[in-house]
Amino acid sequence: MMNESKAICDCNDCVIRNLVFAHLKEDEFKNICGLKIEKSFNKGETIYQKGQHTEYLTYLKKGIVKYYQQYQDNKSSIITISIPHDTFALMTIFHPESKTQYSMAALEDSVVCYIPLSVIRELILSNGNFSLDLIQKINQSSQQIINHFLTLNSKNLRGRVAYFLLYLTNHIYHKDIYELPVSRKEIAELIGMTTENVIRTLSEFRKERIIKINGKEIEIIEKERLNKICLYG
Amino acid sequence: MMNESKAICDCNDCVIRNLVFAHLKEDEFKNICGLKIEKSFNKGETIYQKGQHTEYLTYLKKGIVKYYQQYQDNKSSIITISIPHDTFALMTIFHPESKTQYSMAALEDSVVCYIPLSVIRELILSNGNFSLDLIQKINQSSQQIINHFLTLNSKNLRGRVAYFLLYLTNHIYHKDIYELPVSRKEIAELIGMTTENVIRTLSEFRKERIIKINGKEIEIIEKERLNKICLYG
DNA sequence: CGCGGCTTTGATGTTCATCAAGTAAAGTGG
DNA sequence: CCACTTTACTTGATGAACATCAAAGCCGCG
Repeated sequence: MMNESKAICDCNDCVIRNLVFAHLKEDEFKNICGLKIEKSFNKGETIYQKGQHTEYLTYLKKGIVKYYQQYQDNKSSIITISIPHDTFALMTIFHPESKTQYSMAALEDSVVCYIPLSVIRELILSNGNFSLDLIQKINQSSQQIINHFLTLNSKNLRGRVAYFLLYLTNHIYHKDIYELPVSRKEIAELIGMTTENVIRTLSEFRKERIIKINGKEIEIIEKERLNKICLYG
Repeated sequence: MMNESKAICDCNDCVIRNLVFAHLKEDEFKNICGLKIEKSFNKGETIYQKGQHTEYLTYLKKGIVKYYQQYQDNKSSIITISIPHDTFALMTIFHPESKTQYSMAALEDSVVCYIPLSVIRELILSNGNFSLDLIQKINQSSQQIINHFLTLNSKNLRGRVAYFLLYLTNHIYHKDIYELPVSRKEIAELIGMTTENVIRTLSEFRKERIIKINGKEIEIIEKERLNKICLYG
């Protein structure tokens, strides 16, 4: 199910290096490269489950994932959908008992980089610029998540679906036509409504010629109207 | 309106010292003490407004505050209600333009400690244990906030009000009888419902003899039933 | 082929927001 | 200190938004 590689270090354009670890010295970075493990996950695979013990910082290198909370009776809430160098607030680091607080799963084929927590801890202790940068990233992504919740809570169903579609367009895919990385049910779990109403609302948008739908494929035709629905909905 | 003191350093039992700054050396700590400014705010006063520029880390030393988002037309959402050494995720640090992301106001008479960001930055750069501790605190409090949102979103009105009352009992006051630090309107802004329905639900609880209400004073009589309403609501 | 999960649409009911109207409390100015 | 205004609180009535229930088609998979 899971491909594991500890191959030649191809991290020169790794987002970690370029973004978070920009302040690492060459030897510090080589050190990480030697210790890291990369794993590939297929679309749909679980990367880790909530409550799982871990001694690694889990970093998304490629792909799209969801972070989510699972409840009893098979229900879930999706906290956020992210691409690489996106979500630092939910990285599995520094929980007192080293337990993951949420679950993580691949929405598209993804590559995850595992770095031993001991290494990260050592870096924080020894490299102040790294710490500073990391703290900024964590803050920034916490605020993004909080803003998601605030935004969604203030909108009606049409507004929420519009927000979600625009999120994919503007933040994830950067184009107006894309394949949904999630099921209708997962959209519902992300924006806090029922599956039926997600479908109904998407159908409305289709009938109003704001979007085209072909299975998982979405094309946004009238972005301006969608913006207005998002804003005023 | 605002009392400012730069008086004798009484930080020996300061929460910052004991919790976040536990790893500071004596001279590092003295340095901070010399540079910090303390201000008192009366109940109801705004501590800062969203978008305001700041060069200080704002740290709640005493009292109870709300962090909130303001919208146009006088509407708000309260993100969280906190006591000292509680909310690190929303501390005004390290935003690229040094702007506060949310607003902060005193719900009871409070004391806030201002430490120049430059000092904190310097500490992060030079003191790894401090950085590590700070990152852990930030992570922990982001997760608390995210869990708030997830919890509230999964509950009906009765469940939310029960959750709020129990939050005050268990987290803020640690007793079953207390004065509400907020108006009914603010409760509504925190748990995402209308003021009228907050009042209605509180009245219901009163009629069902789960709580006693006397203006702002709340007494929880049947904690177990409240727990069940919170859990299953 | 048949089963289970995902999708879709319609009908129904419940929850909750909105509107309205009145009382109590708290601040404001003379 | 008292009239005055404003803000907070409260209750009831109504309607809209949304969840739930039901049924059927679709698709992938063993």
